[in-house]
Amino acid sequence: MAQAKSWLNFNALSLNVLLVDLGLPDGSGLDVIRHAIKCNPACEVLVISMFGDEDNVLASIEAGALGYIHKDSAPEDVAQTIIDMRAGASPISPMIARRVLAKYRSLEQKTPPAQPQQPGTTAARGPQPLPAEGFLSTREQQVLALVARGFSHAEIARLQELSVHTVHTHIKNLYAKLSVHSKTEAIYEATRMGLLTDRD
Amino acid sequence: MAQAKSWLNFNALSLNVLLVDLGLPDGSGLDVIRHAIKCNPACEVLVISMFGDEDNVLASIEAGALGYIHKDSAPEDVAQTIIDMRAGASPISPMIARRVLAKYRSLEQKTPPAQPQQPGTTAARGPQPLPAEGFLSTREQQVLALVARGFSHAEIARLQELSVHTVHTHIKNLYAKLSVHSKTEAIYEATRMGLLTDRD
DNA sequence: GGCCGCATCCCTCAAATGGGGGATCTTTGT
DNA sequence: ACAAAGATCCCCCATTTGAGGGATGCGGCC
Repeated sequence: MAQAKSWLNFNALSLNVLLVDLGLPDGSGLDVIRHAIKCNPACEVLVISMFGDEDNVLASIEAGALGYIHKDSAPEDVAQTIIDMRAGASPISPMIARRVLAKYRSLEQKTPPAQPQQPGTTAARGPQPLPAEGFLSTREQQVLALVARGFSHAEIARLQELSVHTVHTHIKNLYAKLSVHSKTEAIYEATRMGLLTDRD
Repeated sequence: MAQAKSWLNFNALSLNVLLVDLGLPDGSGLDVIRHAIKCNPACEVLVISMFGDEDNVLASIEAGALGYIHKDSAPEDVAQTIIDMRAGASPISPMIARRVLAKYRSLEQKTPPAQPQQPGTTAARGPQPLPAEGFLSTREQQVLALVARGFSHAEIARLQELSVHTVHTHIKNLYAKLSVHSKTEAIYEATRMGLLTDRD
């Protein structure tokens, strides 16, 4: 993967998963990662590292990798790790995790303290009768939050330990309160009305 | 957040390790964590969580916890985890790790990047016509914006003067690029990836 | 003691959506 | 000129939603 030519025409293949071996110490592996992510931000990058190579692993993660696995892992372990990653995980060792965490926190501090919206007066909203608190019941708020995260009825039911029917009912009630007729509309309205706070 | 009384006089004990059970859903566990860290920033906090409680775990980590372990782990596992933590690890599951990573990256973007390394092969890629924006075609971006506003396939078709089939196709392609399987997931992912700008 | 909102569960039916395909036509870059 | 990528349209079929119902138990409130 040395020569930087047609080199890697990621544009053409729309990568979903990329396995990168950090073998070369010249940092070209990092470039591969950055390039892949630039072409497809949804691409999930897994790094293969050697032992004691924590700095490079960290650099890879900063470059966009989701996780890594040790170079002499069994092939089936590699396979399983990729599967896990596609399922939403980040295969990172606790040691690395701590370093990422440390970095994350230093960034967090430098970031302007995210104005957590003063309750009460949300600026000029004219004659709009601010829905206050009891507008949505707690259950409804929970369900709404999950809807906004893209979960299906069934998934929400599982997460909240409810019946799908109950979830359905809550969502229907939600629609009535928001005056909408679909999940996507509900997300839009709820966002507009400030009912969805974080959305990390 | 409620009664901040003598409540927990951490100052007196100079904690090294804190085990917090996130049992109460009122967020008081988070306060304990924050308080402990304020009293002793070197204090290492391990959270005990219930299943499917990822949001709270994430919140704990943001509050300063280093890691967590599941509520019904064997006592010896808890012990070992604490030992690992003291040795410099962060006991975090891959799923949580990924979310931390996601957050970390969103912060990273908002922070005026100090443009770290660059030398090597990266620069030597002259006529690259694909400036990462080619990730989504213009049509796809338009459709995505409308999807996020809650319009149905048919409505989008009307607004863009397209056939419903075409809209369907664009949305399918969108899903592929975002690696999702529904409108709501797409909205969530797109928001997370910063592909949805305004959202007024 | 009633009334009402909340939460919970259930059913049916029709429409919307998602996932496979395939098929032109243009534009663009090599 | 040719290949690749985008935009456009189409079909079929399974699953998910949305929109109607209906029902029970609980906890406030008047």
